[in-house]
Amino acid sequence: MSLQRNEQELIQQVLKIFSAKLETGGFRKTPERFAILEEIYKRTDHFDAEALYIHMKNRSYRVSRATVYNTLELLVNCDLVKKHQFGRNLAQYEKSYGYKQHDHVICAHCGKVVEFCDPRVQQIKDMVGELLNFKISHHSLNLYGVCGSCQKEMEFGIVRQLPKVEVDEPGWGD
Amino acid sequence: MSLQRNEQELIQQVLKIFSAKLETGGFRKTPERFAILEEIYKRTDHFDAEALYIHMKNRSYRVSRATVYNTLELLVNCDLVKKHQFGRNLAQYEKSYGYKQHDHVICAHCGKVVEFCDPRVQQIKDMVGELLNFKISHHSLNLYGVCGSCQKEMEFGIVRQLPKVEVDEPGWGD
DNA sequence: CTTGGTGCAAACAATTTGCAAGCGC
DNA sequence: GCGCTTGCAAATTGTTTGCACCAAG
Repeated sequence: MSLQRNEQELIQQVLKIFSAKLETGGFRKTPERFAILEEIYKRTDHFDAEALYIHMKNRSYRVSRATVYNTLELLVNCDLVKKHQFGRNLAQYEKSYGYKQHDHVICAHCGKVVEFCDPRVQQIKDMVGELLNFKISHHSLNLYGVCGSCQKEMEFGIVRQLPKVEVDEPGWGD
Repeated sequence: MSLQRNEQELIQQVLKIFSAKLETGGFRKTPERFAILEEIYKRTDHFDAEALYIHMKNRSYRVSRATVYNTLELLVNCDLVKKHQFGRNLAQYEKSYGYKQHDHVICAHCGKVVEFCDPRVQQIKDMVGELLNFKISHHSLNLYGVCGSCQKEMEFGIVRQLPKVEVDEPGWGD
């Protein structure tokens, strides 16, 4: 597998893969779908459907929520995007192409998400699949706890009602 | 740790624990809270909030959804009930007292949930917590795949639109 | 030109909240 | 009796659906 030289190159590659998948699946290649995929791969890390919708709006794309959800589902099926449920009923997504498989640690205090990777997870999947006669296709492992800085905050008795919200900055880098 | 002799004994024990937790937490001991806890411990395995609400109604309890949700949250905080998100936006609950920690394999075809236990999960938690300086409090590990019988069904081309639904049987064991 | 895809708004489903009444402390 | 808890219904939130129009193949 060759490493990407830069972001643009990765995006081009992903667009091509998506295009091929749409073709073989008998789906149409609409500009909205490619635009959404491109914006996802320009972003970093985790976001939810609404944040992506707002992001597209900020970038002056004319898309609807329905299309965002529809496209996200297509991308998940193509393995170009991963979908997560970190507790609360809010699906979180992240680009996944070219990334090695990883799992997540979530801070229950500030909502921060950190990734980690442990080969034992694969071992568990293999063993349990064999043992229970399941054909395992994917998994989700989330560790919940309190991150270092929040541990300090809590020593001072600071209580946060809700996780810090990440807002989409309108108009960066245009 | 002593094993429970029977279900009734376990229920009494759990009610006592809940009572104590309510007291130390400064919460009131309402009959609704105890009734909900008792019904949860009479049930087996996984259920969602609505199913529990219907169950209470079937048993002629006069409870509201709000109270069910409220009590479930208390019980989760007391570690008497565990809350899960198996993909779809529907929280699933299960009693947890007296059970050893376990994780889940979910059949994507019929919705069946099977439990398993692997000591490596604890090792991963410990290691990742130390490495990333998180104080890990709990985790969720779900493996998704297709169970043995569904693998057979699929060979015959049977496609199930929705997982088999489990309905609450009204009036068993009264 | 056919029909799948779109934007929009309304519908839905799970959960939360506001409020008046009730009961535990 | 004070005020947390309740039942009920209405509100919220995240996601899906219905429909008329548009544009990809």
